[in-house]
Amino acid sequence: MRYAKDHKQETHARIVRKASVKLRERGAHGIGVAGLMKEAGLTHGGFYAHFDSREALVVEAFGDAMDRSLAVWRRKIEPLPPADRFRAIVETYLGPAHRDDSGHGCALPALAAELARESVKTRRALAAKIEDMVGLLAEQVPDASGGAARKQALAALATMVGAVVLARASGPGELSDDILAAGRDAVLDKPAPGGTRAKGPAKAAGKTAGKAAIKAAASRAT
Amino acid sequence: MRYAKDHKQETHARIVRKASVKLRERGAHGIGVAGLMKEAGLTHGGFYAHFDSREALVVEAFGDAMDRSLAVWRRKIEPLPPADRFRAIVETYLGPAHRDDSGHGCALPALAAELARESVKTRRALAAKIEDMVGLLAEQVPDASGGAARKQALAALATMVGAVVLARASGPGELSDDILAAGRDAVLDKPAPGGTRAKGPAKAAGKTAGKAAIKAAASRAT
DNA sequence: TGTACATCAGTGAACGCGCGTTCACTGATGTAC
DNA sequence: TGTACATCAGTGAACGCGCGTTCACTGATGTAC
Repeated sequence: MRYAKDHKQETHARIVRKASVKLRERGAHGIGVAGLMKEAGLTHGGFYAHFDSREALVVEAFGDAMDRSLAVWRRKIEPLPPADRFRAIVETYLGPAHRDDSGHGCALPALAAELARESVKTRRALAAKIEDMVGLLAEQVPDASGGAARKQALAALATMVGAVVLARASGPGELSDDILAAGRDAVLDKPAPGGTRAKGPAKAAGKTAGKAAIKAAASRAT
Repeated sequence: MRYAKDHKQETHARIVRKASVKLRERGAHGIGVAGLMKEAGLTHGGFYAHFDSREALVVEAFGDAMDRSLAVWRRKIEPLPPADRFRAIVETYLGPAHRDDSGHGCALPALAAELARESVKTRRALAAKIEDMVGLLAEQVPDASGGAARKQALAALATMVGAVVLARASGPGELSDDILAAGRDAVLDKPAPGGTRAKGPAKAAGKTAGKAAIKAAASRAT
């Protein structure tokens, strides 16, 4: 062999890795084959030795990004006490760093809406990755397991994805920060103490529920 | 005048209206100028008599879709008792009909992720429309007002948008339905009753939602 | 009143451009003898 | 050992195509005289 045995695999992986960043930054239609290959230090002609089509790379890059997110999260929460893990993920996900660096963030807010328009086959691949992420999240949900944990994980993921999409779309400004904060508190079931207007219980599932929620939040916070 | 005085305005409005449907269906990059004009029964050449650029139409169509959504919701909840209005919006938003007809649904799950990559000017226009929607939603939040209601509305919108994006992306299948259901229950403050075990009634009627929330919050606190 | 001209929403050919994809080729290096 | 050949990851020119945008024109109808 005139190349190391795994040379081609390494090149393939490099293309996917670089593409996953650029696609998350610019969107599923935001960069062409030539640009994606250039990112990997190659010319566009070799593309079809690695992928059946541009679309195939997009799907693979999406999956790669999801897998890497999962790995990063696992590594991040591993040293934490189990009770803090869910919160750690949510706070990172809904922090300004994640909002402001879509290229290295979760692939869902960046690409899911566009990929939702692709074939059923592609969407099935998406569904599998979403299921992986829900699984990881469900394992970290405090005080719940099984179907209840899964349900909380699904809702949390929906809130996180939606909040990041809206926070990015509403550009720089106060609204963007407010969206992240509201999502964070909603997922962590911790109404903002005092509320934005600093008057009365912020969460209003009913005045009495507000009190209960505050207590709940307070007890979990310690 | 060889045309009725408002003939051009009407044509303009028709282009915007038709475009707003097609763009929500196919995405901000999913249809070209010629296709958009054809939808309105025109040829592409006249496009630039109505819009400065394709991008300008996309932004206008987004705004139009948001305005129409607001109007539809207002009309829909108007006959309802105030206490039921928030629930009505959430259940419609997170129903299968909305998931399966993006062309006539909310523009946020359909377009926000793509528009988040546009200029600050465009994002400011998005932010204004998001703020309108949050305002409407905040008015309907039961048992809260001001900053607290706004915060709940922000979180609810994030959850709804994220759930619809993920439900569409995860294609036909059980996961898609589960995401909608989890989002619905989370927004309506009905987390898995019992908290830890996912047992008990899946739904609480509108007026008892407060109580359910108390129980849920209390059990999660332990 | 009739005729010439002005107006302007909409038409359709044409533009340059970048896209996804194909393909004959290169050149470094392994293998056969 | 040296030489000829085989392998194949990557190159770069070329393709047809559809895109956003421009522009000279059309044709229906209003206005001036």
